[in-house]
Amino acid sequence: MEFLQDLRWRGLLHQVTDEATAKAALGQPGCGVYIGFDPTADSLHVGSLLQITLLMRLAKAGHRPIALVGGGTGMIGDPSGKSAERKLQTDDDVRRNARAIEEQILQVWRNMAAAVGHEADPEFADNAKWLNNLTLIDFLRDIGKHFSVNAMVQRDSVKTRLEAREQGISYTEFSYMLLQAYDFLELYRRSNCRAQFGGSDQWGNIVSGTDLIGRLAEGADEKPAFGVTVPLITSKNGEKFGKTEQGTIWLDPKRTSPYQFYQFWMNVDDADAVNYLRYFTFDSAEAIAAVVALQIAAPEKRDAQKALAATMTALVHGEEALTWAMRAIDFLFSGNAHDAPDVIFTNVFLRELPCHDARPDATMIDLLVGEKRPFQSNGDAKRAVQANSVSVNGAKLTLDDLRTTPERIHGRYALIRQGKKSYFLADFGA
RNA sequence: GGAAGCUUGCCCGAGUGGCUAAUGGGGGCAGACUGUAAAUCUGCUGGCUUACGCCUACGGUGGUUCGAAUCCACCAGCUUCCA
Repeated sequence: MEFLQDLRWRGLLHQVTDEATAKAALGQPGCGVYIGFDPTADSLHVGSLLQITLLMRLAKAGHRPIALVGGGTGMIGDPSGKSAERKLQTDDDVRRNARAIEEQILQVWRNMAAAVGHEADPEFADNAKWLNNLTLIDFLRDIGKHFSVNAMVQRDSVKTRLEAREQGISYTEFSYMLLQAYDFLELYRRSNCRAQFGGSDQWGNIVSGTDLIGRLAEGADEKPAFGVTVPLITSKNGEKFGKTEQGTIWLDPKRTSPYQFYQFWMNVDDADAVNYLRYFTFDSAEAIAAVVALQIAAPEKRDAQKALAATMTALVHGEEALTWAMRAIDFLFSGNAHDAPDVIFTNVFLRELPCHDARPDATMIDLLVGEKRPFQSNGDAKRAVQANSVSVNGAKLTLDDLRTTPERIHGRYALIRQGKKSYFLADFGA
């Protein structure tokens, strides 16, 4: 199927700067397209997954995906979609995050590539390379001259901040869109990159880029640059995608294990599951229609969620990780998980569940409160125990139990269950 | 530079000397019902305490008072108006 048509069918096409240009450029293979990633943390979360899959869609269609890591722009901070001025990160942090994110994108890419049968890696670029050595005077003369402040203040990212009652915008963040426009220009020149894709909040930045290229780049008359945005993904209830009760769902398996990752997708509601299949997977229209049919016939089987969870876990963490996650699920959701054999604890639970090292004399309350445990404070834990929602090793806990020392399964573990579907492991050591 | 107003718990927002850990809503968590859904209903939602109770909290610092989120002074931030 033609590329833009496929995006449209999936519900991923929000805006295109110039459809005719986009269609022509994407109509033949080899079109260079970039997407930017902010180094605001040392790991991406599911929110960025759409961007990575988008690059993969391009790659599969025979185009040249370029992942740009914002080692330079990260020093400034993108005001798009932000309601308040942000704190500047140190250059060390930005550098470290940029490297970590590059590596992570490559990692996820390779798992994804294996799953969809694609060979080549994407190209990488870091705008620190050309931004960090710019001098102010040159930049103002060469680039700044092409931007009208009158137009800039009309951009949503700036406008909302100017209108906001409590928040203004600093000159620093105000300048951001120039930098991103300049990135696009650099990539157009250096890497023969025709297009920038991004979330809908990037529209203003992208348009700034295509305009700048139109003015400055040689050859832009015959091969104009263009941009495409994808919609902001929200859940059925209008919540921002990727934010859960448990916290952020990271792509780094050390932060969010494949089991937890699988659970995240498993828990989305029916309507969202189908949408997410279109947004995030590479499944065909026919395959997805088949899943929808199953869902309508027997929603309680959660076939859509299962398909989504399995596909996403395989795409991001690989087939083998999915297998391990499934083994954990088989035990945890089929009754008596605490009766599982030693190998399951050691090989599955230990790596898939949030797990903390317990001291030999740890009491029940110690197992419940703290890092990688269900509760933040003793009061929280007690409230939950009184609500009868906590069990350890398969037995419901009462307030009287809190001071006691738990039994150890296989001489080493205690399995904590909070509510219906949250499991934690305490490891007393071998 | 001058004047007025605002600043409350995760968020919004009541409260204008004691009955206020602070009304209400949102969000979150749990329980019931279910399908590891949605909707609905119920309970909980600062910390320590199995309870009594104690501690910390209403932008910051001091002050008035037996007692302050509530009154006063100064400082900071924000909003609006004037120059």
